[in-house]
Amino acid sequence: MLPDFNRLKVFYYIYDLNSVVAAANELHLSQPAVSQQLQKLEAELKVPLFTRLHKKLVPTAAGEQLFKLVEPFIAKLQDEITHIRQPLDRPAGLLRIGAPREFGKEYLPRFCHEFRCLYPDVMFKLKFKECIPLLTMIREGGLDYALVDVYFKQGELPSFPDIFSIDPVLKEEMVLVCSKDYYQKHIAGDHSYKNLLNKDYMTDEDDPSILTLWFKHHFQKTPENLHVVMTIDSHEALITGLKLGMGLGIATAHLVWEEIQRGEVIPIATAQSNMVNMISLVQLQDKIPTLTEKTFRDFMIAKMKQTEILKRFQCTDS
Amino acid sequence: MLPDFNRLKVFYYIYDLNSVVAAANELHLSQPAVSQQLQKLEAELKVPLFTRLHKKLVPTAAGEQLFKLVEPFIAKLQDEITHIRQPLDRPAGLLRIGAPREFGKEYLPRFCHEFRCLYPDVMFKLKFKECIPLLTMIREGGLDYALVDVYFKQGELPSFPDIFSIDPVLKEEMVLVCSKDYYQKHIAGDHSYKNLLNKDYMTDEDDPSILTLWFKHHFQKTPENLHVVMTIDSHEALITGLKLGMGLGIATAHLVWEEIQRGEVIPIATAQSNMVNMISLVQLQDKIPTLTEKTFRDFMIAKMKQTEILKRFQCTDS
DNA sequence: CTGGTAGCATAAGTTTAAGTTATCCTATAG
DNA sequence: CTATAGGATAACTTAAACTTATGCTACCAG
Repeated sequence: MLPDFNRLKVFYYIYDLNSVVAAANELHLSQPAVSQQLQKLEAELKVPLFTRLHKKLVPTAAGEQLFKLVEPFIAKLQDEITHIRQPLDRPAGLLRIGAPREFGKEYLPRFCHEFRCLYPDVMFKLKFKECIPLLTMIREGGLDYALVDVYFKQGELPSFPDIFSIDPVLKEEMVLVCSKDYYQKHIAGDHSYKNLLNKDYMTDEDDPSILTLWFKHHFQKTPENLHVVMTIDSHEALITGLKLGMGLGIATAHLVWEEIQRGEVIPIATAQSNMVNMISLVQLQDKIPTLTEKTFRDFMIAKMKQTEILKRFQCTDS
Repeated sequence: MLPDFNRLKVFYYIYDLNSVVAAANELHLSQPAVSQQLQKLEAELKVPLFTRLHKKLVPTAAGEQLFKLVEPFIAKLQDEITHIRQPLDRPAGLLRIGAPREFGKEYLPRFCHEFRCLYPDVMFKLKFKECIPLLTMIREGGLDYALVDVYFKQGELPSFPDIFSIDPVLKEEMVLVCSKDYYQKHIAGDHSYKNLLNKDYMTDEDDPSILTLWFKHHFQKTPENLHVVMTIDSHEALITGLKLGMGLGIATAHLVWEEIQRGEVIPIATAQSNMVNMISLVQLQDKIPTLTEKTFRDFMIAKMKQTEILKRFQCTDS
């Protein structure tokens, strides 16, 4: 059905340079090789592509059409192949990284930018999604790796076979908080399970189970009917609601750190230490990382250790 | 620089079908052949295109990019290659034909349409230009053949080597005419060289020499300073000027045939028979005509013989 | 737990076809 | 006129594409 592709390449050079000899030089081949390839292509297509005019080659209608078809592809290929081809000495090419929105939008662009200052040939494609969609994308080849909030350990993933490698990168502390006003009015120091049960709650739409998990973590009990007054699909908006005093909600500690320090937002502490959410770097188990992937992975982990806000939550065993 | 193109084709099928085995079937190759081609491509690009995941192949970033690059080309190629490929049993494909504007716009579209009724797979590309540009286009491969007003015989072409084959297709009679009014006022039956010398003339800008040629043909003398009152680059407009009585001008006989019959336009006859302009089919000497070209060429010549208006000017020796 | 199978990789051998050198042909330049 | 340039053709060599056979591993059915 389709013709021999290498012959199309040869044809392209012949047409472009209007000469078999020139094409042969360009392709580092001998002149007869090129001549024969052209003839074979013509035999394949059953149509002459050039009229042999003593010395010169003059394209026929078919030749003109074929060139118009092949030329843009070769031009594009020549332009973009260098971005695909991996040099061995330095990171380059496209990195496709997934992350939870709240984490990703805050830190990833910064890491990417700094990395690009060192290695300008690297391009990024960031995807901000939730855990399951990210894992699906990795499995289907849509991402090179992802930072994922994992509540499960390796081997525990629900519907996935054991195809991922999961490396904990940093801990996020998840705290139940509310505004100072709300605290004084409704909590007033009483952090008991019973007192907390009938308060107003806000929850993240993407991950409503975290509220239940918090109770399980701190009281070993799962509340039945929490009074959820607002469901949002943005962690930031949830924090805004918290600060305004709408009620209680789970927040990532480092995102409300400043407010807690200033006393504007009050965390509900219990005898238990804070609930911890592992952010892990997930990738395909068998994937042989390219130089670029490896370099950025190390860079990112190093940067996290440096970053002031993350330092407090950093993973010890990584 | 550029990778092996056939490997790109193999890669395309692997990615598209997400399977080496399926690609092998599609390409009518054995599974190891496909597997090896893929590995060689990856070695060439120095980047893995798929992550080997036990059973499945999962594309990497590079694989995804490469596919996005290759896929539209293959799709387009698959779509359009059939229009380029010449079937052996019937005319098909593109025909690029040149002609003088006046002749071409009148008859060529009709011929093309009728031809397409017989062979719907044929497409046309018509170019209406003057003699020299048409010959240049043929030489450079922009046209398959052209109908050309030739005043010269084979081998006499000014700046062109002997690369064209020129077949006379039909004769056009070129007549010097003016309106009835102008004739009665200024000519009044006196067709002598001397009388004609100081009249008003109109001439076609594209081919001003034809006036001189007319005099040479009829009187064996070349006039020095004819009084040219209007120069136009449209034969039709020239005829309009003639009819309005602006003066004398050379017209293609069949285009003013009706007017001559009705006596509205008067031809200046001399002892000499009318000057004849050969319309010839010109193509590259060495061009091996495709079935399509041959068929349309014969069709066109046959149609010309049938067409009423052309019948009178038809070439005897063709 | 144990074949059986599906999907891909690897190894080794065969064959195709791509490439090479050498020669020829013809138009054009000098 | 000879020299040269551009391409075609022929015959030979070699590289690489393709094949068969086999191995590996995950997954499924019994």
